[in-house]
Amino acid sequence: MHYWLMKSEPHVFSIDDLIHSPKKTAGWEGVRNYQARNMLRDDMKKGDLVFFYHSSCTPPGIVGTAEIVREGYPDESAFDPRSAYYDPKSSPDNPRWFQVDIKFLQKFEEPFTISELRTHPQLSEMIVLRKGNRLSITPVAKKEWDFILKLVG
DNA sequence: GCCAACGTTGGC
DNA sequence: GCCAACGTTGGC
Repeated sequence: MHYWLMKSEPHVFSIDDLIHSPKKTAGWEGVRNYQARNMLRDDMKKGDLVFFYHSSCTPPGIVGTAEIVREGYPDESAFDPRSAYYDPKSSPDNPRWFQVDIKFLQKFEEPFTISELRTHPQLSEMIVLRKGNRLSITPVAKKEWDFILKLVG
């Protein structure tokens, strides 16, 4: 069992969008970064738990949790010329980009903001807090996961 | 809107 | 394979 943090800009796909998706489940499509792709394809397993993070908004922060319900499979948005995520170098025969499906678990009553995350020494190693971090998917340590959930109550 | 950080691209 | 230029991310 592993833990993850996944960033999304809420105007593109928010935790409320996830809640309103069929079966509260959605494909995490559109990742176009190799490091994140490798995690989607190789490391994220069914049953792994996810912090859903809103970025590029006010305030940025963790807004809830979700669960991996389908492991890595080709991201079909890369095959669609009409998609904003289209990548002609990816094909069904040789897919370059992958996605997982996540299912909504809970929404926090209040976002756990990045500024609050930074106030806790127990969370100072979180990758998402590192200066210059731009990865949209990052692993979370179990003790970080437990600590945050305990604070959320 | 700014800008630091970092990934990608492409000429050589 | 180097590296400058460029594009993107994302907090502030």
